[in-house]
Amino acid sequence: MSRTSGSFSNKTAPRVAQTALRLFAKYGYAAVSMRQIARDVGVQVGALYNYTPDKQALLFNILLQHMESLLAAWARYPKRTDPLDQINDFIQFHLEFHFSKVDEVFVAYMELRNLSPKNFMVIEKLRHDYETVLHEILNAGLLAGQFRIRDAKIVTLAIIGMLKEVGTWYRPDGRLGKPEIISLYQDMALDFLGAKYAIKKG
Amino acid sequence: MSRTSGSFSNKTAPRVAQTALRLFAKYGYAAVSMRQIARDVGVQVGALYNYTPDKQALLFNILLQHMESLLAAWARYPKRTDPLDQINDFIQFHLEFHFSKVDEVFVAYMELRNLSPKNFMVIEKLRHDYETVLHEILNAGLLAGQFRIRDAKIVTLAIIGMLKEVGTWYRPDGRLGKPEIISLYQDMALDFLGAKYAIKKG
DNA sequence: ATTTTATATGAACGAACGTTCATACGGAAG
DNA sequence: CTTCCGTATGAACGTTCGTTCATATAAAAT
Repeated sequence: MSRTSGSFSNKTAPRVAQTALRLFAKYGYAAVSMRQIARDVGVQVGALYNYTPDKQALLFNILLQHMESLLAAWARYPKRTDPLDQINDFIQFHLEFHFSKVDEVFVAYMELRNLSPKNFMVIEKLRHDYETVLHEILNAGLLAGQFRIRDAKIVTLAIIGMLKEVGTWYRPDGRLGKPEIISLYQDMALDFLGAKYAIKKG
Repeated sequence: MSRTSGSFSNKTAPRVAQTALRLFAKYGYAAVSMRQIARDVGVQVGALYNYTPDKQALLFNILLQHMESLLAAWARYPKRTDPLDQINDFIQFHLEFHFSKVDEVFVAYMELRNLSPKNFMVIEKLRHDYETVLHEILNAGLLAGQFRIRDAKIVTLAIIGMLKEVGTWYRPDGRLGKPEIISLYQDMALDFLGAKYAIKKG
């Protein structure tokens, strides 16, 4: 009959978002109920609606904040001029960011289809903006004659794909540490672009 | 003793499986109801239970048959001896198979977590077996000194990753046709492995 | 023609769903 | 101390969920 002492909205609000994120990542948006979120937060289900208009907004805000913080972090990232350096930087940035946002990345990838059409368009644009970052680096390197690639668009997607895969197997206690993985993927990307050999010959 | 020819189940059974596959691919397992499947098949919901013990079995059978047919198709595929040829063959095989099984591939990837623990273990083993196919080709090429790679396991996952990404953007009416895509990915994989240069120098 | 049986119906089950709301509490402001 | 308001409760809304089952139907077997 009484509210638990010490539970304030400025504490509950982030807990709702974090719990939704964790549960969506683990079980999927459609498989998680508002009651399940409430239980994990430690409130009754009705209280959730002080913090979100509905379940859909919980998902949308997770994806929106994730994509915006990803793009903002890249915008802050120091840029070098050489496309080759930029590739290395992009891979390092991408992997480091994604190592620290495992749940967000997973949800952002898996739950696109559970967004309302309107919300989907917003997120899809941001996703495409991020893809464009890599695409433009490749185009610059292609123009400078540094990369040997047949189709910059396909290579963009291929690199995004191999980077995305990391999220499916990386474990903090796995065989390889973060720096080693970053180094391996930088190497692979350069092989990938024929860049190493272009340098050696140049 | 029992009727075999012309029975309705021979027609309805595959329709149930196909409809479940299509709807799971489009909306996700958790978001599709048995009533929705029944409506699309054209029967009442109770009739579905003549063809599946429950909803979970519909999902499991989709994934099981997909993985088994994938592995069986590879087992039938002609094998060449040179690891370089084998890489090219594997990429061609993988892409051609996956071009023709878009829904199955998508469901197999997205709905793993909606499998019961027991069912998950079965599918996960088959998925790992398939991954091993590529891993062993890489190991063979590494042993033969044909590939320049630092970590065969990571390269395996990276190649799987970039191939998987194709499923997210390929469209039959897209800019690139199937043969071009296959050729591009074969090229990328060889760049990837340093194989082209190894050959040129050898 | 009659029996058998595979297949379908349509209603029903309890449970869970997202969401709403009147109400009660408790800390902050006066 | 009293008032106010943000925050929580707990019950309730109508809907949908997966699944079951007695019953009906029609094709196959005899």
